[in-house]
Amino acid sequence: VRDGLTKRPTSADVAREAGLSRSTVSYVLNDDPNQKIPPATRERVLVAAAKLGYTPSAAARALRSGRSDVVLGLLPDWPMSTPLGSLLEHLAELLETHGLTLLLHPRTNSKRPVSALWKSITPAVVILFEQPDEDEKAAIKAAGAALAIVSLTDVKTQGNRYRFADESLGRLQVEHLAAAGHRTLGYGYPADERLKSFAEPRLDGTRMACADLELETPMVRTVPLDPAGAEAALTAWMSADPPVTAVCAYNDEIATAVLAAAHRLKVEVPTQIAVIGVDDMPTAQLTQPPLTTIARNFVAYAEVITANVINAMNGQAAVERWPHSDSMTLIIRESA
Amino acid sequence: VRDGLTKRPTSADVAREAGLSRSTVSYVLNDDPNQKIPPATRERVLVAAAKLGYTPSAAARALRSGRSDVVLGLLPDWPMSTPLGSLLEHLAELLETHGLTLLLHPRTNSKRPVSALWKSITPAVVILFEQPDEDEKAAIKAAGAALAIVSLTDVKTQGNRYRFADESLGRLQVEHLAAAGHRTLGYGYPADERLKSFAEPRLDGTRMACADLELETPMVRTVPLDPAGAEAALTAWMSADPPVTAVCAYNDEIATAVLAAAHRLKVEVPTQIAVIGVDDMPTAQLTQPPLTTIARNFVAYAEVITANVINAMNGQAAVERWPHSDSMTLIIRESA
DNA sequence: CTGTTAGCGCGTTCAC
DNA sequence: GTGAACGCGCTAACAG
Repeated sequence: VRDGLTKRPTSADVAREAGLSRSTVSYVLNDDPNQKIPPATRERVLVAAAKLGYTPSAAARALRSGRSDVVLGLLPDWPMSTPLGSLLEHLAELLETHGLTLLLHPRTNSKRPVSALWKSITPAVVILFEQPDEDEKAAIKAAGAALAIVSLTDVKTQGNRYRFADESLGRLQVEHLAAAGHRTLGYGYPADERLKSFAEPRLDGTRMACADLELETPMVRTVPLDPAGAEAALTAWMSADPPVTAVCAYNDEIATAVLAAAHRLKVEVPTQIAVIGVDDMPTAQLTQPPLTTIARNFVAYAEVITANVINAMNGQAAVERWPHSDSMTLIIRESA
Repeated sequence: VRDGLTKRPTSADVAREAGLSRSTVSYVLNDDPNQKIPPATRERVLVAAAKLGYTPSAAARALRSGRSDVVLGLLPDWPMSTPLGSLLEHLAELLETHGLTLLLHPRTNSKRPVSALWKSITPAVVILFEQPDEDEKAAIKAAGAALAIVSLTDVKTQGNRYRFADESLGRLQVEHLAAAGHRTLGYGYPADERLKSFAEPRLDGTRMACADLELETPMVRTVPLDPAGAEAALTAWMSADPPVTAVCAYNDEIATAVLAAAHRLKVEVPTQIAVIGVDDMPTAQLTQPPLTTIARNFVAYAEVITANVINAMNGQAAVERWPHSDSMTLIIRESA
């Protein structure tokens, strides 16, 4: 199977085959409205193109127009997850609606600068999911691409950037627990360094909600995803004065760790300690008791990113609105 | 912030700035070994390029060479997961070693043909993770890209394609359980249709291992990720004659569901029923008892895919060897 | 009206 | 060290 060696037909080949000029071929194939090509000629071109299996060269087209319809998404060093995958899928679909193609590049750990990428592709827009350093910014600008910085978290910087209020997640958690009568809260912080940029705004959200509701600020403990570490965190919460009665977990994994620790330490859930997570991951309903958690509507997220990409292409600033609690769903499960 | 409007410098700009010809600029920037450029001239070029922030245009380069260094990975409609993300990350890193750039396109559900992609990009190689239909194959060939079909599962077809033996996962599970004295096994099959192409070879692996060890073929039950459904599966296993004493789960999620069902039905693990999963997902050590599972070495997987991509580029057939049990690690956790 | 010629865009490379 | 041509598709200006 040696597909690599067959040379692909060019528009000149099609022209020759049809006995016409390259211009005519181009006009027909692009349905140029400024030209009137008689149906007979038109047909000749189409037949020839089909016969040769002609596909226009992306390289030549991009070279001529100076602009490709590629949106390049640079994936940061985040652990991949089902929700993130779902977001990217929706995003690809939405961008396609606008005639744009989403291509993702997994961030490698190599020290080679990202700019190596611009040698390979001329994207119309680059989506960065994190704050870039100045070098990176310069490289993108040099490549002529519009820059869209999409922060999925809530960094407090300004610019052509879009903010997703992870704070709202923390707020929702606190509001739910407070409504259930809890007054002393804990926060289960992830041990994975890479999650810091998500964890901070969520934690901030719980702090602000606590302030609004006149509760003590939550007692933060890092919860490793191993039994011993989680037990230590739980012990700290239970032995505080007054003891913590409910924990906002960074996500469902952390929440699962807290539940496991509770089980081993014979702490009753939710009577002695309540737990709420984020993500509604597949196994969330399989814990003892089933996990109360918050699911997000990633279609809404994708819509905002798309709007931002379009704006960036037109040299406009980032859009103002962003998904809030209205795109998040609290999922309350009955304790078994 | 209107970055989109600044026009990027070309090699002609650099030549003008340095007071030299475009040829010289090209020779210097590419370190052409067939040319002898005096250090002084060389320096002039480099300074000018740096001053203008010159980056060569990918489009022009691709147009000229007829080859881009992009490897396009078409992601099928799989649920994204941490292990899959890890594989893709390793793959990107390895391909970069060979001067290739991995770009991923999330498969959208739109009926628009994949060929729309060729308008945006001319990849050197396309990685398909599934068997393509004939139209798709033709489109890729027409675009001049080499075709590498990488099956992460174990479809029984021949061609320029690489097979990953998911069968080995099933085999390892059975061998472990048999070594622990189990004679009657069950298989926990996923409810998600998209996982079928992974589940089938794994199940086949357990069947073959059972045959080799002269055990009954495993009793297959679909295990939904909800408590009730999982309980039904477990009940079926327990009430079989003779009763199933150990379950090979498709992955750790399924295994977790079985454990949860066991807990609710007061079935003791692992004495009454043993469970083994696949993936070593983060929460695997948080179940009651901690999950025995199989972790995979995705670097080994990435290496094979890379070798295959290189081969496809050179018009050669797929490589023969593939990761087996030697790239899989059995993780046995003590029952609490 | 119909269809052609000519030249652009950008980096690479041969021949002088 | 340079001029010129090439690879491929698009399109303004022009000729039949």
